Amino acid sequence: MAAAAAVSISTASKALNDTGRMGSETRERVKRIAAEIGYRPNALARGLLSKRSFTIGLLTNDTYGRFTLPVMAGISDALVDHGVSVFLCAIEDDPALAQIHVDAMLDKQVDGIIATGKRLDRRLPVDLSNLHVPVVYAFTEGTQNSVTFRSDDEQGARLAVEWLVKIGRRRIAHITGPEDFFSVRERAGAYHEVAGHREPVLYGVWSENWGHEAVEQLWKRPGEKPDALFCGNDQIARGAVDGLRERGVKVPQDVSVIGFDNWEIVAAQTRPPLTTVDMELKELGRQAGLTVLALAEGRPVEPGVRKLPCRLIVRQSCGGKAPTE
Amino acid sequence: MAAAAAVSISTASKALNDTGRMGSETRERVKRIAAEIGYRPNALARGLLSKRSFTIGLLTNDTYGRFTLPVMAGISDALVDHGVSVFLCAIEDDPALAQIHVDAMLDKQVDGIIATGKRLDRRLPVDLSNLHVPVVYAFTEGTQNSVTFRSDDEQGARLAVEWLVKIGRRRIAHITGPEDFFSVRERAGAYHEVAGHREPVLYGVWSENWGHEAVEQLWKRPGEKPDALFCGNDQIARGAVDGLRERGVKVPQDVSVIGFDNWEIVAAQTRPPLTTVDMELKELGRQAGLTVLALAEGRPVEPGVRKLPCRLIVRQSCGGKAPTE
DNA sequence: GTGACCTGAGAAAAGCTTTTACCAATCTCT
DNA sequence: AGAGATTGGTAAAAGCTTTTCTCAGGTCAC
Repeated sequence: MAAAAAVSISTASKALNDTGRMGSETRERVKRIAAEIGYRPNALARGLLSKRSFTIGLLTNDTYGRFTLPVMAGISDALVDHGVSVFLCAIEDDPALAQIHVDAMLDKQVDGIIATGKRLDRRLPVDLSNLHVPVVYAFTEGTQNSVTFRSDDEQGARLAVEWLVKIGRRRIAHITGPEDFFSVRERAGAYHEVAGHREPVLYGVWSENWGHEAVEQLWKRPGEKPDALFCGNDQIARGAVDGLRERGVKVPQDVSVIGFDNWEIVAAQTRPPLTTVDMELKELGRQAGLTVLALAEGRPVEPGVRKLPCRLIVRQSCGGKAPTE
Repeated sequence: MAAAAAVSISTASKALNDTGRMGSETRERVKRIAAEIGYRPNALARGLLSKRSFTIGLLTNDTYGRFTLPVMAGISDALVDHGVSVFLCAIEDDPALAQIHVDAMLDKQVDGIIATGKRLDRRLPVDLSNLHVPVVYAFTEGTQNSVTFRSDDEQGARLAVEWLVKIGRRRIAHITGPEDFFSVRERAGAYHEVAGHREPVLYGVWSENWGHEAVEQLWKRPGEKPDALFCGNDQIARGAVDGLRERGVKVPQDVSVIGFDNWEIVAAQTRPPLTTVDMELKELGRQAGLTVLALAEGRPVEPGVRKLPCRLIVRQSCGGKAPTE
């Protein structure tokens, strides 16, 4: 301990924390010696007293990490400056496992918990509503009076469809995921609002195969073909692009294709690279992190659902040119 | 505190920990009351005394999580039963950020650190060799006298090429990533050993585009074409499959394609789904977790590099049938 | 010169558990 | 019945910081 190395005992604490009264010469000396011997205070002892562990828990049921990783990156990015570390707990939709992790985190006196998931309209399989630590929900459904962050899928979908309209497309079809997803309904709603009801909405699953198959369905129908496809996610878009290529339809010359999610590994590797909608999950994580920190510090936070705007990522699958800013 | 609720003070501790001497009736009563009021001991206080925080840190520079997530899942899986939680620290190849995270973890008295990355032949940008907590390396290069877990890429590549040979392929080409990757050289070595030197090795980058382009190069050459492609990862394999399809070459009838990594999102969604080599990263994580725990508990662990065997995942891109087991 | 004030630093308590030491009361055995 | 052993439980210390209290010595003013 620094006390032994220097001269006193609790004076060291005051010296290092720039608190209390003491001679500036003593203060400097203690600091210097502490630096020399590489002294670092024990966060456990500090936490025991201050009731702050500078630790939060991130609970997720998103095994693949598609949504969790960007959120995690945002949280970490926002909180590392505040000395906060993050426990990552992956709970495969297993209530018992979830409870174990929550208990472990509470035992370790986390300052707060962020719950995140893979869909906006599902709860995590564990009740976090009556904990004595603050809970913030990010990209998963929260409880009454909680703070919840989510992407504004309606605005994102509008962004996509308006872009297609702007570059001159008129027969815009929508190929998307299962209708029981809230985001699917919300995106489809925005699609109808902007594009009208001239083309059908094809509900299916979140896979490339479905995108491929949906193109087949569309092109087998008699009559005019769509000149644009707004896809519910990037995987569907990729399948659609493949399907179009196999039919000899050129993307983006004949048909514009737009995705959703900006999952780089899919969107950027598709040929042509996909124009798509980014849900700004990192920013979402950042805000969730700052919010849970605020709550932990007792600062007031208005409860409610906060919708964060999406952003259009223009690549080459639509033609058109990047928006002039 | 349970002491208040029941009768005594430190007797509670002994009751709950099944330690010390006391009347079984008292013990049961304390336990019952503790359960009733939902008492849970403060892990910070416990850790302060026992010098064990039941917390470890996972340090990674693999932003995308392609390798980290399975490893993390394995670690968590192995350690959750022991009450150990995991700090996840993503350090984007930024030495300063890495140091901040390491310091934060040490302050929080982690019982150990697992370092993981995205390549076997690179170090993390931070020195972990003289910490006073045990460090285990997983899927990243370790230091002298450390414990390092890695996949056996040579064995994995052999598995792949032997499979191609077994199903009757003879002209097997190898399309892979940059030659400066250790795993690339190791896989290529095994390829040469099993397949001979009849077909070239094409070094490139880890992208679909490269797989696509490599097929073009191969098929533009005069003479007989390969009847099988062993690809350095699944993305290259996917690009190759696309390239073959565009040339009218049937997979797997005309050419077998085999990937590496078993990145489900790529391998399972390719048409046809890719036969590929799984590096068993979850198992790798599990072993790394158990090892760091053993070291933290002072149990002796032999230093050195442990190579974990890969497993062949048979899907449809090679033809042949699943191995009879 | 003496009382009020200030300054620099140490002592002690608190935060929560676990462990060791200890004490009083009850048993056991001859 | 009394010495020694056992039993059931409490008191106290330790682990590391931070914070509040206290105190000795010096300074200043009158």
